[in-house]
Amino acid sequence: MTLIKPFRELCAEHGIAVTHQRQVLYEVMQGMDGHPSPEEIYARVKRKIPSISLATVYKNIHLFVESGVLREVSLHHGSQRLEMNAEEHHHLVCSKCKSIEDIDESSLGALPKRRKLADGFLVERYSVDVIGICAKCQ
Amino acid sequence: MTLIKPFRELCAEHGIAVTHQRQVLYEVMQGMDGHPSPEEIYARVKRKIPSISLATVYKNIHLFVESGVLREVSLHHGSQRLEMNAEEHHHLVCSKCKSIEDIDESSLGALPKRRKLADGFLVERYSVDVIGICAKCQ
DNA sequence: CAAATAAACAGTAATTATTACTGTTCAATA
DNA sequence: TATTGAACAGTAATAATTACTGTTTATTTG
Repeated sequence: MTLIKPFRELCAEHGIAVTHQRQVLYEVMQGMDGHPSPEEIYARVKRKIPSISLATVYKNIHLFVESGVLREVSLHHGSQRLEMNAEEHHHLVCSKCKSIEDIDESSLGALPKRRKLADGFLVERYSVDVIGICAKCQ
Repeated sequence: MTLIKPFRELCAEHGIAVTHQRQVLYEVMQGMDGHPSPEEIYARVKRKIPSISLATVYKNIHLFVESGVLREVSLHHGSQRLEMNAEEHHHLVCSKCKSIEDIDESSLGALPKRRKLADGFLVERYSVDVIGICAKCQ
């Protein structure tokens, strides 16, 4: 039996107001697994609240992410960025301003050895995002 | 003095044809640092080849990435994805089909200790993409 | 309790990023 | 030199997201 914290409580903790749309949105999302897109979430929520607007879904997903109620798969979504640093390296990513700074592989420390991680998945390389707050944003 | 491998040679290695546009595009990109977007690259290339089309820039960036001439910052660009797995985990990302599978933190192995990584960057967490080829794509 | 106020909402327009399409040019080869 | 396919420029179309506008809702205050 999973202990599900009441939504109202979750909102209080993260300092956001409770609305009907947000509650349903949150519950529907909890019922999905994997890594759904806003459109996919919208399609599901629409079954419960047919009048809901796509814009509301976007706005509230954004609000949930901002307030820390849930996470996005990657901070790098949006437009494509090309990597001009040919050295093996990783990234410091600011969760506020989304800025990206390179850190070279060695300065990160030893990464786990590449081994069998999943059935048949052929590992090429690791890409590590160190997520946090950059100097400017603090 | 950096040894720059001639572009023709690079193309031969990666099995793509040499054209004037590609050569200039590549050289301009080498002269940029950080993590430029296609639009930013386009703006620069336009100074050398004013008649170049944005579509050509996109197509050739895509070709470079596909053929391994250069890399993109993240395989997760595009539409936003939400994380429904509340456990601490990381991702197996297929470089062909871009599919994402979760692996929990423990199965990855010990990550380096969080320590001072850069001036004033406050580390919150690590997000690791294990990049490779999934079973289906092999 | 009623009026005022602000936040949230639905619906839609606009913007941004990217891809698709079409006719033309180019480059290698027969 | 004629042929042929890939690459190109220019533009239309699509996808993802955000902005905008008028309405509804919830809360606070007189």
